[in-house]
Amino acid sequence: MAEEKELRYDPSVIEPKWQQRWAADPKLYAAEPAGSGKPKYYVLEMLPYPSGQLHMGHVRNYAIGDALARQMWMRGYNVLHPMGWDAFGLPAENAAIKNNTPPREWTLANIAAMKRQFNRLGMGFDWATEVTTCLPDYYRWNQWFFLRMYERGLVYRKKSKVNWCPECCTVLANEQVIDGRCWRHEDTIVEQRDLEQWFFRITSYAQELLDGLDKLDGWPEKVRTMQRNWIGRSEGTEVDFFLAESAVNAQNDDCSPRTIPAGRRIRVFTTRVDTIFGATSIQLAPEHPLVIDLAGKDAGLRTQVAQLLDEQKKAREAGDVGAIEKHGVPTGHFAINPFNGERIPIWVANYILADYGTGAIMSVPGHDARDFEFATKYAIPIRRVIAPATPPANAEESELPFLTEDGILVNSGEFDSLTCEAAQKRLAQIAKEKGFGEATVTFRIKDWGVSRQRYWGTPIPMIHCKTDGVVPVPDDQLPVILPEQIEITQQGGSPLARVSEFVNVTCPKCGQPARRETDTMDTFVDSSWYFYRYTDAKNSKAPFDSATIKHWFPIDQYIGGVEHAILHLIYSRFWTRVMRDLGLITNDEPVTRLFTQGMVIKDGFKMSKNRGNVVSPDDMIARYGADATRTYALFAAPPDRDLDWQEDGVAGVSRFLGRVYRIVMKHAATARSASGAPSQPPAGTSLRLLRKLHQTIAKITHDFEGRWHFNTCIAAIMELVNELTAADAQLESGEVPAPAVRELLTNLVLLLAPFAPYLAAELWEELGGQAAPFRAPWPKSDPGLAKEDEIEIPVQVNGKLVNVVRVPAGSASEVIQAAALADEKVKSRIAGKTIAKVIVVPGKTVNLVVR
RNA sequence: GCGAAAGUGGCGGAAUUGGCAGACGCACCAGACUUAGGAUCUGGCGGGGUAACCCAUGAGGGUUCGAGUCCCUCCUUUCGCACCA
Repeated sequence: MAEEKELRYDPSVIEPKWQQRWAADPKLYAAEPAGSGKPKYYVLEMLPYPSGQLHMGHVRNYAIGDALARQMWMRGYNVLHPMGWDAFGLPAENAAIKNNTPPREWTLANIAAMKRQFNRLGMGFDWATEVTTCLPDYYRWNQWFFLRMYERGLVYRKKSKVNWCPECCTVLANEQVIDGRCWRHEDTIVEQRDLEQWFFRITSYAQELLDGLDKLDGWPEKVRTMQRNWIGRSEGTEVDFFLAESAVNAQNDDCSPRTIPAGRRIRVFTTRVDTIFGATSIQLAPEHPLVIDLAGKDAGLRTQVAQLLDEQKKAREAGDVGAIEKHGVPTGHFAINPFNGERIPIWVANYILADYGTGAIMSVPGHDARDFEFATKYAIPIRRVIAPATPPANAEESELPFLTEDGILVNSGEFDSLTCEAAQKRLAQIAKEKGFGEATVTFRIKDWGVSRQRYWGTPIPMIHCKTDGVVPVPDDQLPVILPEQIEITQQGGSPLARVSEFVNVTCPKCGQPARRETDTMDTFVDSSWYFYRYTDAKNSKAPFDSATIKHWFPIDQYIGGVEHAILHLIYSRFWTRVMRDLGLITNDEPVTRLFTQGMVIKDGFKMSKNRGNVVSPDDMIARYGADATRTYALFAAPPDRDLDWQEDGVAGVSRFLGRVYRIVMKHAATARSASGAPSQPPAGTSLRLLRKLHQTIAKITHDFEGRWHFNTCIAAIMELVNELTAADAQLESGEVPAPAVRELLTNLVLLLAPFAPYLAAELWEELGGQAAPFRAPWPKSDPGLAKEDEIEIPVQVNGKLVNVVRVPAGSASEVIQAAALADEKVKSRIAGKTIAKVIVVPGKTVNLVVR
């Protein structure tokens, strides 16, 4: 009885013991240098924001990466598996305001707490390469890159309309605005403000970022589609319509008629220049610069335009631009179609966006659904200029409203009978020759606004001088250190602007007093290149060593949530290309394979504090241990699907680990006593168990490497353990010889090692194993042993299952057929009927077709 | 509206190329052991039927000797895009 008690699986004893031993061995999870001869494998999970608490989504993310890293070590790879902290950002500032704690202190304390959690979970990270983005030894390189990009014209400063989150009290990049709301505050509507801001010229790489997606076949199609949509390439033509001379509605301040000079132009962007003969109006965005001129002193028109703008803004804020009811007002002015000299009215409309294309369109109601809706509403003429290439049998179908498909030009003067494609080329060419337009490519993606009016971020290394304008901080003055003892409030712009020691500098050019830039960089700058720094985290001379990068990059496997599909993941791809063009690296893409894991759900909803359905990892570890918590996170669902957290399931996994513990502990002495190979080929129970073992190894190896179905891997280990448990008496009695026991138990432990490293380490030691189990070679399945000598073949009659017959493995069709026909149940089923056809699929099935 | 993914017991999920639907786990039921415990072990567990059998993978069609798997139509859920000219 006392002995039975000792066999109780107690993770609260085992896990801290190994955690201590591993902590004393800093080389345990370290990558080997480049020349080790092993193939390299860089596995990376997205680094966490140091909020102070890991949540279950983290546990899942890192359990996946850690299982992969351990298995790759076992398969003989030189694995780089680092971790760091995305440590700049607003929560630290908000906490500072709330608790009067300096952001740095708050952040570093959180990092320490989360590092403890990581270590308690037994995550195999190489902490020697840890990266903390809020420390000067990291962010100085953000500044260094900023300066290099400035030198190349990839950084510029511009006053423009920018997104402002009133909750964050700072500007946001377009990528950080989702359906008109802040990415961090989904209830907060983002405002537009006119501000002077720093931008990264990501649009210079728009085409390359788009083209690169085609080659990223290791990325989920979903993410690639999202990035394609975001980049939003559109091929078309820009055409100038000439303003017709007109005094209508235009008055000067003294109420005298105001004449807009003929010859001024309105440039429109269209993807369907072939329909230009069907243009019956020009539509301007309410914010189009020409609108003010056209309105002149016409107060009524100005009010109406203001209203249109307001409608557009409201629709944007509602995140529902598609549903806006189209409104417009005629300006009373006219434009001349450069191709046919036709005079068409100029309108202002609420559905035209100022920030796409040229902010002006030619409206072709005959061949565009939106234009048709608008023209119908305001009785603007609708004209057909494209006819179907093959006229429909039913004439009705060729009637308006409109044909948006390609066809043949009609009512288009000299261009009649051209195909749409040919007409587009021809018209663009003519426009170019005559100087009133050209073929262009438009992108939806905008330059990346990186200025943030907040404190806890990388200072932008620029100085404003009255004489010399904007002057970069010289390299030898880097890093520009973020001052620490400062007062933080959310009001009144950048907190740094109130720190006179920081602001007041001398101009590096003229030596006169100057003002330092007080905005900080977007935190997405930090995460755009952090994974390069891991390879050389202590380098104080450069951001990294280029030769080392060449060895480790691109990242073989990146794992994280899909929520970064267009934020972090597009910025990183941009940054990689910038570094390549700076001559620092040679790879075009940072990541070969991307995996986006599903969310962790509880009671049908994503875990969230608001909903009160959060499960704390610490709690789970305290109750069931880290191994059970991690293993459950991998067992409950395939990693790409959402995971429904059920605590009873964790208890079930914990019971399973207990069974593993007991069966191995009970027979460990027998296994240790084994010397050499078994004297005879296995038979009876030994054969059955060894066969199951080698089948299990084959299955797990396949599911792990090919499909990442960790749930079926773990289920297979459970099956093996169930068989071992059922054969407990035979193991005990010596019916299964010691070498077989050793083979069974050591391999079981090795198979378990990627999922439950603590238990594996404990049992490995008990079995007399050297080093750590996750540094031992991954088990190899012996196909001879795995092979069954008899298999079951289902027999169907007319497609219905009747019985199962046993035949020797590899039996020929005739043998299988004979066995099927000899079966009593089958016989009785086909009695009195004629066999019309027999289908035998060797190794699979027999189907008898009878009448 | 367009595009993608998904829909299997009471629950999470298996089913590798079209070949025994429900592996594995949870929950539940029965039993064993017992110094009573959130322990361990054994058996049962899709529905109907005493049984032989019959029915069953969102619904309906189809292809096939054979369909959860392939094709068509529809329904539901999730995600992405959506006046982008």
